Amino acid sequence: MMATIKDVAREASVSVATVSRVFNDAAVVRPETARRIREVAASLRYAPHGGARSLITSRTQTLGVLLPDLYGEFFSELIHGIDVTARREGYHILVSRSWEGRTEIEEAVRAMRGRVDGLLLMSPHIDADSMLHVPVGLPVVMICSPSKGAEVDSVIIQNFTGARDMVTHLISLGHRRIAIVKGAAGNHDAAERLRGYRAALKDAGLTTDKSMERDGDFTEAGGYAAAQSLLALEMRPTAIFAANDSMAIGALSALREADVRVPEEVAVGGFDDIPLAHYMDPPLSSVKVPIADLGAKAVEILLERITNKAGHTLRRERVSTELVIRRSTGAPCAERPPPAARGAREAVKAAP
Amino acid sequence: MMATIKDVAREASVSVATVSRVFNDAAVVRPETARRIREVAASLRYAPHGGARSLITSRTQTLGVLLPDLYGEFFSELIHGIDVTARREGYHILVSRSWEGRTEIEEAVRAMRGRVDGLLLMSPHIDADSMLHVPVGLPVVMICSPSKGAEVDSVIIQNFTGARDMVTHLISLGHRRIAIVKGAAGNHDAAERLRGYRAALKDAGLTTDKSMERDGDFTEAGGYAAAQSLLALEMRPTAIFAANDSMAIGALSALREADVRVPEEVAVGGFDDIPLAHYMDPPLSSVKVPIADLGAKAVEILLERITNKAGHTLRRERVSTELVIRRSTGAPCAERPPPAARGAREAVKAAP
DNA sequence: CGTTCGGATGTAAACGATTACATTTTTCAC
DNA sequence: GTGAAAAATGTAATCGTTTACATCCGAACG
Repeated sequence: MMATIKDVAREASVSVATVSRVFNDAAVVRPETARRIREVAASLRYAPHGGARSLITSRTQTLGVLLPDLYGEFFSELIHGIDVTARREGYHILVSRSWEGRTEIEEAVRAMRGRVDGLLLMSPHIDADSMLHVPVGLPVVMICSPSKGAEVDSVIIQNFTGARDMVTHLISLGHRRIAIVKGAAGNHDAAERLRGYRAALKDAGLTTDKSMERDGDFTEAGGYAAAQSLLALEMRPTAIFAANDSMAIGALSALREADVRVPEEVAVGGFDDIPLAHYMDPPLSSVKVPIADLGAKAVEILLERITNKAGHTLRRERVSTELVIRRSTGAPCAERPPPAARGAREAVKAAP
Repeated sequence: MMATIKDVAREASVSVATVSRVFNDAAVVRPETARRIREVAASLRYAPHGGARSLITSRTQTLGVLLPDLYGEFFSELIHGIDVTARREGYHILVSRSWEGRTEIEEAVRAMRGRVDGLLLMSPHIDADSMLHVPVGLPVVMICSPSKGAEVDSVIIQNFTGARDMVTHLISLGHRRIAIVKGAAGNHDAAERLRGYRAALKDAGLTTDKSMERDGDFTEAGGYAAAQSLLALEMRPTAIFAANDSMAIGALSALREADVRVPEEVAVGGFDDIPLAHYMDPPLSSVKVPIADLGAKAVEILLERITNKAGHTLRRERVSTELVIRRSTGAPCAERPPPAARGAREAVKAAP
């Protein structure tokens, strides 16, 4: 039905080899001949068959991307970073989501055999780390996944440092009872952020208090519920650090509903710095994560592995975070200082 | 390097045909033999080569997805719907973004030749509709794209109805000067929502006023700027309908900064009903769009085309929207009525 | 004019699977 | 035990490319 290289060859009265040469500008073809072939190809709507090509060259020009079932800005940004970088290098991306257990991932990898040249794998669940030892027979780069001791390239977010910076910032503002709304249980990023939180407290000589550590799940609803339960405590925290912005937004909502003023009574900090953080009321302080860069860097490493297949050293890169201070942590807003002549209530509401 | 079907056949002392049969359970193979083959395959880490398989069967079990360069919840949800549905039917998805012009899309389609069985194409830019007439030689389903008169299957959002419902709701609340913050110029969804806005005004016997129609671009910043400029008018609107939630959120931020109370002084409505709408202050009324369903439906239609290649009739489905009323349009919040005993100021802030 | 050289093109063997058809083995009724 | 039918397995063509190697042809040289 669709034209093949043979059709083009026949129509242009040349051999398939010549046609192939024109499309891969591998060897010299007489300009006149090349022109004729291109014309015929265009009129026949010929496009080389990817499958056949990859069969013989054993290169697919495609990168497999295996992601957990995550939603929202993060996913979107990540794919964007991956796609742009991959395409710049002439690669496509084959995306698959919702892989949970080890067997499911193995199945996915299996199904990608012969369709991709390498794999980008994000598997933040800590239990899944056994999966690291699944030899896939393909270059792999792990994204934001536990990679303790495994022999895999990886890129991760500086969760620990980012969280520690945020909490240290809160401490420097005088807060002493600082709560955390944790990320999803078993999630690697969540665990690291918790570690950063604890480290900051410890560095400041404060004791960690389990009642200040609430479970969360990275959703607005989770943050909302956690904040409510924190407000019910006798000794309320004076600051809440949510392990991501969605939960921070849920928390803000709970505080507002309980008529607790932010940041006067309780300061709130998030993580990720999604675009919306800036537009919250009050604007949300957060830890900026360059998500697209994360994807881009993962692709770069993977392509390096694919091309220089000769063993290079293990790469384990981390993209660094940046503390973005806005009004929700009570500091004067760095981005847009509130007009001087305003009463207290207005100052609180000024945004963004 | 990687085991092929031949390796398995040799190792299991059978022919490649038998191995193939085991993996496709096409014909009966003696259980004993099958077991041995599976064992050998497992020990050799054999997985069939997708490229080779698709070459002979001329089916790739893959769907191509071509998207414009869009960010955020929408994209994420859409891919999710597509991926889940596709995988349930045993298909993979090959995703590509950032295609702008007609030539770029053609190039992308070309590159997908032999890698996909069909195409999901989203190209909301109105100019791009010429592109509809590019014969790609593959089944195609358009998503949220202008498809006037073209012979393509498509799925779209009921933008017109959704927008009209929202504006009608505002009118029913007594608003007479209702502004709109438009979506990106040249965008099909944006144009339809504008049409719905105008239709609602007309139906109510109100005149449309160009000064009430502001340009936007679907971003928070755009909504923020548009709201500011609307506030600068002598005859301020009493309600603002933003063509998506991001812009509505930007607008809320601008209103808050200008100390304009929502919904008392100005009501605000959005479109999309992203999860965050619920957590805004005040909670944002919006038009719920089942984005994942949109993707799912597109996949269903495409698969139908792929399998029943025998011509079926043109399908042009639309997913319906639903008005979600929250506090930003001033009606008593359906979801969580504010506690009775509260002063005016608190009532405004109650959330979500 | 016969070599030789090099550029342009053709020939045919892969690549790794599927599958129609051929062949072998098993089963079973008589 | 024999033969036929049924079941299991093997053989080889095929899909659409790429590419090493062979071939062809004209130009340049002695």
